[in-house]
Amino acid sequence: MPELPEVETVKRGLQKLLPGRIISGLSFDWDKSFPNARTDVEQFLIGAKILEVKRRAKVLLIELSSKYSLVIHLKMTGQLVFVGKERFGAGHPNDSLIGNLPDKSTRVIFYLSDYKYNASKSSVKKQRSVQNQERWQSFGETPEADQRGEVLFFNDQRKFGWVRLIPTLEVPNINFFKKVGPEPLSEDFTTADFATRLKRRSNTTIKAAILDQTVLAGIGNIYADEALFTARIHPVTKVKDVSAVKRNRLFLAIKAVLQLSIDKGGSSDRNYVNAEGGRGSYLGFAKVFRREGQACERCGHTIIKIRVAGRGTHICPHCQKPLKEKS
DNA sequence: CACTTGACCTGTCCGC
DNA sequence: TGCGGACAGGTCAAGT
Repeated sequence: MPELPEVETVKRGLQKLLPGRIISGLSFDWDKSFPNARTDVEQFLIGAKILEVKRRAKVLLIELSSKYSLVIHLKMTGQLVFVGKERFGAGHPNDSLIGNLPDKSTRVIFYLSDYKYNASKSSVKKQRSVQNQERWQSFGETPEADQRGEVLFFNDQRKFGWVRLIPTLEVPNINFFKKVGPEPLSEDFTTADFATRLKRRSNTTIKAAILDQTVLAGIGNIYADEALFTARIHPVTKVKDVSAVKRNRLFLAIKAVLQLSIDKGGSSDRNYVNAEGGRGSYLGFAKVFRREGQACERCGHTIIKIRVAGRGTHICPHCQKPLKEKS
């Protein structure tokens, strides 16, 4: 489930791969994955050059020379995977994933640069599965289409994610960006900011508050649990009952946990892969997430899974004690 | 306004 | 082996 570190990892990968390339074609098989694809694509997407890839909160922005941007939200199961010509050579490390794209989760295909004009003659031909050939055909392409050039796949098993084509100047005006909170890793984001923004949610639980994208951007279920464990705060604690000391501890924990995960290439829990189809290794460093039944590294007590704010929530019941009710 | 719940989806897993 | 239901979780709309 892509949260800030995963989206940041995809952004860094795409920023290395995409700028300078031209979008030469588009196909998609699920309208809701690209709701306005039929209106502006011919004029502002096809033929446009990719200038820069950016991230804000959990949203990817691909700026184009047409002064439009592709705005992309991966939600829970979205993937953006670049596949270059080299996949037809032998032994790409991520071949088991990228060698079979498009697969049944592929929703949108962006064809890049010299697609259709530079068919590789001498490349090693791989045996494609019947399913893969059928998928190409469902996108209106021949089974040999994947030998023609570079492609960017938008895959999304659960169809919650989306791609939109929006004038670059209007991107800050979409509802989500008008409401979304600060970037937690920005130096501008201070403990005072954190305290002020949390006040609006003083009556809810601390977990619900840090999952609220209008409080701060980019935290999802994995890093909420990890940060609360690091700060030794029980997730059901009311925001107003979190002391200043604990709040400041949480502020630092959020930054530390997100930064560590970026350094590890994000968390590959179920679906997440980076821009080249590779997985992240953060979960090997996670202290509580998906570790129920295992011993807490800090105190040895058994990590448990509970339900908070409608989400599966992982805690160490010894390190994270709920406040006692005052009567 | 604050807060909760349901909807959007598909794949996996668990109990019968 | 099949089958129903719970669950996974980011965001928005609609509800209290």
